[in-house]
Amino acid sequence: MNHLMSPELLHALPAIGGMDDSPRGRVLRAAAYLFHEQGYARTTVRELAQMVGIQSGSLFHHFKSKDAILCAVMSEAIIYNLQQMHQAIESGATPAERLKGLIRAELESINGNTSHAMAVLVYEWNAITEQQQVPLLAMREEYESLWVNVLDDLIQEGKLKHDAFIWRRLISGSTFGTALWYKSNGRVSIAELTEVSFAMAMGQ
Amino acid sequence: MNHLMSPELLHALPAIGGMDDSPRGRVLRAAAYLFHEQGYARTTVRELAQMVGIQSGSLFHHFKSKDAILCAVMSEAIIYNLQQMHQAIESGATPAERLKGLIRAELESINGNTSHAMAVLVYEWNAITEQQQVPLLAMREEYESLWVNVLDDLIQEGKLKHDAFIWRRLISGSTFGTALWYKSNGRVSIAELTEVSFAMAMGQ
Amino acid sequence: MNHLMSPELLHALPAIGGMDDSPRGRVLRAAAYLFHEQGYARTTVRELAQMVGIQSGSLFHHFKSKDAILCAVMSEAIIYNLQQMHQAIESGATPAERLKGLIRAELESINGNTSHAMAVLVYEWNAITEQQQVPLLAMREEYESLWVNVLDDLIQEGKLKHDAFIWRRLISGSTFGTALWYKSNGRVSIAELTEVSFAMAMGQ
Amino acid sequence: MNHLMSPELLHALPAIGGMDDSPRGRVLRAAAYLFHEQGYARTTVRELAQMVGIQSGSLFHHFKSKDAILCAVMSEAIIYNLQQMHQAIESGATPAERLKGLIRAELESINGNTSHAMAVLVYEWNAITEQQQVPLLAMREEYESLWVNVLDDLIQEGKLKHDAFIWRRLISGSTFGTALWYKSNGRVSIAELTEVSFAMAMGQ
DNA sequence: CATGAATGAGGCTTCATTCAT
DNA sequence: AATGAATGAAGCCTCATTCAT
Repeated sequence: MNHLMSPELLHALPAIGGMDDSPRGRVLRAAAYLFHEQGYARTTVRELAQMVGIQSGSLFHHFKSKDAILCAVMSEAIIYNLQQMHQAIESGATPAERLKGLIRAELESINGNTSHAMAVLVYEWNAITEQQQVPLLAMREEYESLWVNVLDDLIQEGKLKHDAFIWRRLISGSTFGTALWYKSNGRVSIAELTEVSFAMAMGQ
Repeated sequence: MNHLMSPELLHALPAIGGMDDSPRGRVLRAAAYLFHEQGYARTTVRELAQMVGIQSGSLFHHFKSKDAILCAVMSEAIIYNLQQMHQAIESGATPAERLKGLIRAELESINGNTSHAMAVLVYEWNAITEQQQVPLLAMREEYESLWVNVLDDLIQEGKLKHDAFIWRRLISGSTFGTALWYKSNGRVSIAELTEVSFAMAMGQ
Repeated sequence: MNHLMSPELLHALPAIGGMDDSPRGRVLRAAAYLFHEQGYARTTVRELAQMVGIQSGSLFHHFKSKDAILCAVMSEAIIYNLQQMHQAIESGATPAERLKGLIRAELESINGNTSHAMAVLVYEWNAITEQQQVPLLAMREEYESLWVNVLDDLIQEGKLKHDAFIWRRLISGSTFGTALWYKSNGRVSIAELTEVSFAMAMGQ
Repeated sequence: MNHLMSPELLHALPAIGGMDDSPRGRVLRAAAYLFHEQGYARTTVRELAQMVGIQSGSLFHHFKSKDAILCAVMSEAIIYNLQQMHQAIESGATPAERLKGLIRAELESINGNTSHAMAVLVYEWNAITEQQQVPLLAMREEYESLWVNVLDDLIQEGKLKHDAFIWRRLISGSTFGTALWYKSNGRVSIAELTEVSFAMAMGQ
């Protein structure tokens, strides 16, 4: 699997949020990619360092441990996408528009620039300790409350008949599930996917 | 995390399919549980052996390697649940009934007796080599074709307007996603969940 | 320093107390020798394993960590020598005889079969945590109380004029100090050394 | 153990001999303290630099290596204390007075301002190479000859009956041993300790 | 079949030292 | 002189797997 670790590949990875072109940012980009592609446990710090183009010992100038790198990847993912969700809500005039905006934003976060980091957030959640989960859980709650607020609005408008919590969980599942099959260069665009997903959510 | 590994806990785990009370079956039951709870890479063969109540060296009389145990868990999961899907289809008179049957069966496979093995199948898919994936992929294709056939029937009846492939993927995502939040002893029953999920699938 | 680590050398090391010819005992013998000769921090587990004639990983079947090996060496040293002190006291009819017996026993423990382990006990005391020191300190207190009791008897007999605590500390220092210069194959025997040391202690 | 490394603590450390307030001197003061408190091997150059108030890389503008710092600490200790011994001898009119002067001076060197450096000299002797020991050994021989000369004088006066070499080693042991138990702010003063130690040496 | 001691490759991490700025 | 990021060798330890009993 040496092909996964060339420093060249690193430049093709998106540099969003704190994953800029600083040494720390480069480590996080490579980590998000490798932890997603190979899994956290199966990725060695040497592979990670090789992809960044430094020696393995140098990683520990930027992060205290391999664990800390995983936490930072997750943190960057959730911070960045929380911003995206806020923007999505602000740009929608009606609850229905806001819901569609959230769906599109979440689909983009999962299949777009932050796909690796988001996958790591979901798949490697149990690789971090409960203590490390605390700050992330706080942000996740804020993230989820955005959704539930919009769904509650729709229910009051009579456009949704089901329990907001269950409904959100089912939508969430179908959206996050796209990570397992959606190809960004395939025949379906994010825009189309958003339409279908929105239709399913609204019962159309 | 020693509480995860007591031999007593093993007896509480469901013995379905090939996970019977033979030595091999006990290993698979324990493996499904531990690989789900801790992850495959973070579970040691010693922990596994301890839960089964044998020494770690003895595991290798029943399985060639730790890898082989993981493959067997996945195989049992998919074989067993393929049978469940066939039964679900046979017991439905109309396409809509058959869809609801599939949804219920899949929700049960994910949250019921086979929950651990199913989670392992999804989460640890990349832990096995492509060669090891081949036989499982064949069964998965059969599994998926059952769904697409039913959805195609519904489309021909005019009851569904969207692409069967995408539709199935979105339903699949919301169903598998329940593994992350559904509590079998919570306030929502599988039956109710089936209703909501079916409603969402049918656009109601 | 490869000459320090041949398995042959191991057989020449004394096998007292728990340092018998079991795998565990061989590790302790080699550890006492190397930790004394090179220092604990400068001795690698590979060197230790090489001297025992096993692989470095195998060490950890017998001891949880390098730390634990150090603690075990210290523990063996103190347990064994506590026994020796008890014997020395029992075989003396008068306080003066008992004092001489203690001095001889301590000189032998420091320069005889347990010399390496005793040196480790003194030199590497700060390499173990305070928690690890607790059980050893308890034994050390018993050890020291044997001395103080005898000195108190001598003071009551009028044969000693000074504070028992300070006196014991000074004797102790001169005795333990022999580790730095006494050669067991030199011109002075332990018996002679005992006489001189006893003379100094009694002010003769 | 961060409390061991504050730059404030450095100012409380005695500045004797070459350990003045130059950059080099500050490093040596901190090194003597940390090497004694934690051991040479367990003290990192980062800790040392932190206590001095500089960056670790800057240490190497003043010393070629960590080794060189250790050697310099030892050298300062022995040079300074050799002077003290010469002074002690000069201020004694009789051999007995000179012996008492030596004992007092040595007790002060071990428990007074040079305590850290002296402890390092004893405890870390084996951490330096034989080549590095050479210049120190030369000074040590001079140091010891001062003692033996005085003891020889006492023997000729008939005030001492034992072998000067052994006698010196035993006294030396009891004196150096005070490092392990003597508290400079405890109930015993150096003056009193000198009396007891002198009494023991003279057989009184 | 079961045991459990032993293996040995490989993982994460530390740390003295260097060097461009 | 000072900095501090980077190095890279080396350290401790883990763990799937083997095999003599």
